[in-house]
Amino acid sequence: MPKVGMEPVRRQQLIDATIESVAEFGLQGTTINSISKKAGLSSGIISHYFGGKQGLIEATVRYLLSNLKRELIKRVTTTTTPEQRLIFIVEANFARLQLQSDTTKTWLSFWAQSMHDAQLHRLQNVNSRRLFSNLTSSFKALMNDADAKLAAELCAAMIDGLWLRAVLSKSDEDQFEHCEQLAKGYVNSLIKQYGA
Amino acid sequence: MPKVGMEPVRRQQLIDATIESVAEFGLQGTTINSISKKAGLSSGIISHYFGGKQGLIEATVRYLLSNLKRELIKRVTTTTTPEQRLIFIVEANFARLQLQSDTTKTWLSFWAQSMHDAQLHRLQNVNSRRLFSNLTSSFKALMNDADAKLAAELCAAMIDGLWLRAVLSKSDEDQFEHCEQLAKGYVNSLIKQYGA
DNA sequence: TTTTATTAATTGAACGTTCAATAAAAATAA
DNA sequence: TTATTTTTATTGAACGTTCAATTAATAAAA
Repeated sequence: MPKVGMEPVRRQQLIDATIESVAEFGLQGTTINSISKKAGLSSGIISHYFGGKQGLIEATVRYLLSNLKRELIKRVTTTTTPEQRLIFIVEANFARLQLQSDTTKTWLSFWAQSMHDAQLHRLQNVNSRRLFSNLTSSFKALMNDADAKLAAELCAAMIDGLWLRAVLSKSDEDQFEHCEQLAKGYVNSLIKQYGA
Repeated sequence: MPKVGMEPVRRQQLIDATIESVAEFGLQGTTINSISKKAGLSSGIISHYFGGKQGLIEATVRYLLSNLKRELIKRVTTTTTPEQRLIFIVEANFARLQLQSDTTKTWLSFWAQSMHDAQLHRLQNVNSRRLFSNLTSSFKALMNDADAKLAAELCAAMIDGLWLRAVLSKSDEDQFEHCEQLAKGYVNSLIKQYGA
């Protein structure tokens, strides 16, 4: 069975299986058995590659966060206008769904757990502050600094709020699309309201 | 030790202890031992009064939801104007904090778990729809029906989003107050934007 | 004494971790 | 090439722990 160079493959398999398991069973219901079964591997392999269950959980969060970051970078170029950039930020945040329908539930589980896990809280804060600072720098190109900070705070809350309500009500993809449009509409209304 | 008529007292003790335990340890880390220890009672008493751990968890969610409902009713009278009523809705939702600082973290835990627990999901949906319908009926007094529904959807998302971000960043009470003001300001801007 | 209220002890299932064993692949030697 | 050794990858059973639930015992009140 063993082939060399399996490490990156196995790591990704286990991370994918973790996302699936947390989406299906929740973080409470996720065990090393539920993960390894979904990955088609043995339970021992988790400790081998990630030191233990907690290590795998953290690696999975890191993977989701880096994916979100990549989604945004993928869209933005040097010629992107501030207005476009704001729309891309909205799209990248709602794309948390598109990649895998599973990931939405998984995000929520990790958010809740971050209240009781220092390491997860640190990771979650990095992400939250990045959203805020991305929004702020874009709004600053369109209005004064104080208004830009306010707009960014409101916009970040609107994005997270729309997304949260869509997840909690177990919305289908159409309803998610609808929420994404509402978020984009709100960005435009903020620009009109405060824009120079 | 045994006195008669202890049932309502014990039930409330155990519910309070559950809120404390979930706030401190999370839903994952909350056990019948952590609850009964906080309540100063034995673990067996939980099965006696609530049938088991799950029954106590559900009773606790019901208690939090009915509290939220009561907060709103407490504020609203027959002479309340639609504008005032909207402000009261915001206040009632942010008062999820004020009663006990613990409850915020507890809410988040229950929200996450509702993705994987049909009974909790039903309870959570009742609450979510009540917020939406309260907002809608108030906005309808100030604008046409279609705009009112849109305003209610945006407003509900803004309230939840501001609240969520405040909880996740482990904000102090001042920051919560700041978010409550932002939510009220947003209500007013919606009235101005769509108002007849 | 009977009923109510509560505890303390116990059970068995489920969990994460560890680790000795194994199998295949790669490297080396003949 | 063929045989031997070493390394890498993986398994799954065993272990100790933790948990929710149950049970029997106990204490107070009626």
